[in-house]
Amino acid sequence: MAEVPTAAISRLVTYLRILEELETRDISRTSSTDLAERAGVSAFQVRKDLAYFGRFGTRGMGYTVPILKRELMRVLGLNQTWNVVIVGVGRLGQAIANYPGASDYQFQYVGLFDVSPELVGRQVRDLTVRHIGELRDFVRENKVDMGFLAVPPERAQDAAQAMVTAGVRGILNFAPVVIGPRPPEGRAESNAQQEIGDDWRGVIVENVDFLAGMKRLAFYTLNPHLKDSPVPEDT
Amino acid sequence: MAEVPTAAISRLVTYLRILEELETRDISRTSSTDLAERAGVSAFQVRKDLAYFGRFGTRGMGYTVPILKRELMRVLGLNQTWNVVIVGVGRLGQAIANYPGASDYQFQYVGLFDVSPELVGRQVRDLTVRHIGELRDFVRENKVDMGFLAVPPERAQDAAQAMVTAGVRGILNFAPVVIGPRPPEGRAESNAQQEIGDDWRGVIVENVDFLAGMKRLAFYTLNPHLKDSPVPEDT
DNA sequence: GACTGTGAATAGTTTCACAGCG
DNA sequence: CGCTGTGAAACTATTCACAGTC
Repeated sequence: MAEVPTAAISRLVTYLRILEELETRDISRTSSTDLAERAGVSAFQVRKDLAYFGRFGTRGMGYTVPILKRELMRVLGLNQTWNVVIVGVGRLGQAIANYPGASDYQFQYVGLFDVSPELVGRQVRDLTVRHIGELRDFVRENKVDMGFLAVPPERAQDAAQAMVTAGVRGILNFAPVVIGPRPPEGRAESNAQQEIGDDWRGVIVENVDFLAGMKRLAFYTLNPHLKDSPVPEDT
Repeated sequence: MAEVPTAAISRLVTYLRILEELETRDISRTSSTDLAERAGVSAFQVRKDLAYFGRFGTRGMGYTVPILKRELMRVLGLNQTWNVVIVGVGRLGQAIANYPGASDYQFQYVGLFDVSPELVGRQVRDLTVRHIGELRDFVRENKVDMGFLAVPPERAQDAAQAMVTAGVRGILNFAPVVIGPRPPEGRAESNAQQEIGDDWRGVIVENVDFLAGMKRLAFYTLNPHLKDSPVPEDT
């Protein structure tokens, strides 16, 4: 079902970032070998990853930085505007809202939401924090494409459900829990709708879980032989 | 080289979190089917993942929550203390330092480092921010196990190199760049040591890259058919 | 001659079916 | 009888070797 490996998409994002860096340094040409070295992968991998989406290089010559950059931005959907809401405006949500780099790609924060009376009404960046009850109407009126979820874990599922019900199609989940369509859960037999979860159809969830990363790091620090180290075997 | 799939480790972390939740709800027994549903994976997968590390269940009965939880904590290395430094104490670094949940697993923040004169000397949580120049001695004197890297991208490689040189064995990298041993880079031919990168041998890097997550989300929102949706096909 | 693009081989991961055991 | 644990099958991803072309 995945004709393009999901790992390939992560690598494309890395290649794009490298191309941007090369561009700021006025380096206009590169090669699969050069990109591979900078990205910490093999040159085969770079060529294969690019080949899933087209032919961007010139045989014998390599790649032209601005052209490959433009093509990768197109492939990744980064040459269009994305309207984003952040749900959860605590310390983490504020750090996200203020993190530089998002606006480089036309990711525009159009709304911030929280439940806390201490936060609602406050100004964060150029936006006023709204109550999460306003989310539904806001999403519809403002053509919101994505939501970033930065609430405490115990509220994540409900907040995610609210986003999906409101019509958000993509969620970047920062909470250390699995969010998704929930089966009935209560002992009460689900004689009600079997279409629970139907509004999740087509919704994309990407997780950015710092606590999980910390635990994986603990494991691999104890078991380094189970992980490809960043020290490459060959080139 | 990886007899245990890396994805399996991520899933073990998820199972552990689910077991903790079950424990707080006083649910003392579970099964591969139950865990699978809560984690959003198949029951086969749960059993296979656990089987990499031992036999934790009882045939015909399922798993005892506290026992499986204890075993997973042991496997993941979460029943020992980890001394952690945070390098980079801007908004993101402070959000990390204050994020609840790390101390549940004996992750202890023992030092905070930055270069900014505005931050050095300031109090964050119960720690005083130190200058990064003190990192080397600090790591040696305080048996630091891991470093969390939350500096701006252009400083990440140097800061990571400083951590590794100081003796840090595991890095959780929040910066949106690839860090690792660097080949010479300058035009000047590398007649010098070929053992560049040798101090990276055995160092584990885990990345938590929010900007990359955002871009992957953009891609999959445009190409939902390339991603397994969170809506399960069957159970 | 150099470097890309790609079908074929290899390696790795997930799924499956069922044997094993309480 | 129910649910775990596991070898074998199916599938997916990566590596490789080389044909194609500038």
